[in-house]
Amino acid sequence: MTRNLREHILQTASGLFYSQGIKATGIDTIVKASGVAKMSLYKYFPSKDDLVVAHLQRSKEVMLSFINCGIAGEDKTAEQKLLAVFDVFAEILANPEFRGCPFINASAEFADAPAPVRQAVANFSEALHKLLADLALQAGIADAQQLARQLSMLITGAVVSKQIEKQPDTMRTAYIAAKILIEQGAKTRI
Amino acid sequence: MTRNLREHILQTASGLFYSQGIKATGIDTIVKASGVAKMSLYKYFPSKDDLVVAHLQRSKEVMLSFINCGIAGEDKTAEQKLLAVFDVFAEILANPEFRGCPFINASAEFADAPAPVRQAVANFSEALHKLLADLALQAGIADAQQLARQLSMLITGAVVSKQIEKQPDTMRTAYIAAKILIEQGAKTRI
DNA sequence: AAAAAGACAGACAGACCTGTCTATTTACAT
DNA sequence: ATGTAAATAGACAGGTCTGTCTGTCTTTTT
Repeated sequence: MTRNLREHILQTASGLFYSQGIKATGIDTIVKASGVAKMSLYKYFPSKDDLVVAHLQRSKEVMLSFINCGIAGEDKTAEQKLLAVFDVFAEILANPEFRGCPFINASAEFADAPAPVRQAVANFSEALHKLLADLALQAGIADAQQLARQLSMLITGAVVSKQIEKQPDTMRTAYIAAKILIEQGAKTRI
Repeated sequence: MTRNLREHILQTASGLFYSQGIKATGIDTIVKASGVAKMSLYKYFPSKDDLVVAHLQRSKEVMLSFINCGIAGEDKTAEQKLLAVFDVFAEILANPEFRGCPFINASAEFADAPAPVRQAVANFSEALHKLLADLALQAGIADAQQLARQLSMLITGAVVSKQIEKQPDTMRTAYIAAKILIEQGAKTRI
């Protein structure tokens, strides 16, 4: 039961943090929503910051496994997988519960963030970059790092744009741009 | 004196909101930093939300005039002006006091934002898009709207990436990608 | 110079938030 | 069955925040 309880608290908190914002979600709200005693929460997460870090860690894992799942397939070329990443994000953005990127939001909420929070935020960014860079490398693109940075900027920009405006085809625009950048990069193969 | 006082309060608040975050900046902090009486602040800005909206409005004007200033020049072609926008942002990102985009940050801080705040955030985004779309149109690019959306995503992505990671040449990467997208767009002239 | 308006200084109410503490109940293991 | 560990319920302290209120001082106007 102990593992379940921790997981249950984290799951509840994660949902609230994402949908309402971290600072806007009080401990009491999490306690009430999860139907757990406050002391239990503080047993597994000694402070709210610990809970926030765990939430970001969890979000990172969820996101990465979601992406990896979406680009899987032996029949896909590396270039197709790069584009498939954009399809995954298109799906995420289409979800009516989409409320922006949890990492970007956290980064903005914690201007003078405690180090662990900032670190957790940077982690996902790096992981996504590495994933893209590996694919670009597999595609034989000469400056794989550069292309990966460009694509990750496009994704970031699309996610934020979608959050601010309401435009429905945001990710489609990013997809088209990505295709152009990938093709251009592919001209300078190793 | 009355206009000056209002302006002085707004200027102080704007600086604090940007550097420390909006929710993290209390009214008392603004009062102390501006050396003004609390009652004076509440006279000109009946609530903190009013002050936040004024701050975003002000930031929008500052940013737009900064951009317009950076791309001015009779000798520049429309395409050069598009790229000059990226140079302006490179300058902004190079500033050691850079702390992300005030609008994106506000959007993330106010998950369930009051309508006026969300509106003020969307305003800048639209203004930037319009500026880019007009330049793309002047450059004779067929799908000017599409290119403008792509470029504004790149800018947004670069700004956020810079905020999260510490990479020094973020805007350079965006610039190169922009060049490719503009050239590609220019192939399908009207 | 006197009167009126504007600005300052800071106390205060009411709400909310984090984190702690105690007392009670539930679940389990021996 | 009984003792131990875990979970619950909720009061509480200490702090912070917004927004209000009251007096005092300064400036301007007449």
